[in-house]
Amino acid sequence: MIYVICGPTGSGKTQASLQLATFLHAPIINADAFQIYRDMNIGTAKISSQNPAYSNHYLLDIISPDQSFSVKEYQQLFRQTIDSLTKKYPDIIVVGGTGLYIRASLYDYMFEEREPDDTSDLDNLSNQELWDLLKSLDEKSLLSLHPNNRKRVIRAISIARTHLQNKSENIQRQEHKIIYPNVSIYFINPPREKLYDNINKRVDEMFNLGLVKEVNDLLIKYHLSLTASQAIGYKEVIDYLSHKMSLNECQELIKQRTRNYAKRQVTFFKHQFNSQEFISGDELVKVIMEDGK
RNA sequence: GGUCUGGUAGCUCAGGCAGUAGAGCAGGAGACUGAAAAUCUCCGUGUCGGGAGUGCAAAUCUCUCCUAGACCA
Repeated sequence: MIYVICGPTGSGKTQASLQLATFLHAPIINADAFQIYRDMNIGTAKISSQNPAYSNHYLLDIISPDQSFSVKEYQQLFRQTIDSLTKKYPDIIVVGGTGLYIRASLYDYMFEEREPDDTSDLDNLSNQELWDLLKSLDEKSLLSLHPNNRKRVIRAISIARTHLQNKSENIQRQEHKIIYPNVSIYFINPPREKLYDNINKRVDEMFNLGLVKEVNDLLIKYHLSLTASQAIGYKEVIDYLSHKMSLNECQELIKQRTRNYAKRQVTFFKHQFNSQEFISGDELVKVIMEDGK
């Protein structure tokens, strides 16, 4: 049985996963795009390596912050990990807040081997020009895109010109089903006010634990990759360290962006998965334990 | 005490040659198949500080009061 625990940041996923892991004697697979990175601990609210449960975790601290990372790689690692763990454990727990990673891993998303494609020739085109270009290469993909979403439009163009199948063909080829048997998805969705309150407190806590020092050390040790440098809590502290804002402004900005992010997560989980919804991690744990008896 | 400048959406402010208002942010709703802690879409009625006056008509002009700030005494 695969137990997937998802929810916005600050909803109590980690705590719930630890309790469940003890109860089920199950390993935990991380499904968080930034806990993947080594040396990014405080800002990603990662479980401490001092915690005895740490060794029970997979896909945690596996990438260096100077490396880029993407769904395709995550999907690959996830499937390998599941394959090897199912040989030893009847139950596996998956926890994380990165909806796309979870979806791409659970469902039959297919990513071809990537051909090197330099898209810099597209940078100077207007949204309309990009839209027209994509229309000539993969008209169907237009249906699921918006002309202003340049990043996605460029991606679709790139797929069409370097892959055997364009994006819409690739998606059409899929069955849109979960490829593993016995998957249960649990969604922790606390009341908005409670969630935002947790987030605010958690950000303050991160600073008390030494977030500024962590970021400083990180900058000395690595040249952050494009993906790693997008982490909320890190990019803002970097701006603070280069005197672009005050400490207080930095803290407030992190809270703000984390709240905005949490809201987007809720939207994703609410609509992209068939899940059982819970108001808190405790509720979730209680229900699973009762079912397990 | 005097002079001046403000008081407009939760916040910061536009507008204001009179015809009952609009942006950004916040907030809400949503999309999502190789950057996803990313990227993108949609949603703005609020005693225009209170009162009075002049107008067919005032947030917009006049007077007065309240209030914030700056400057002068």
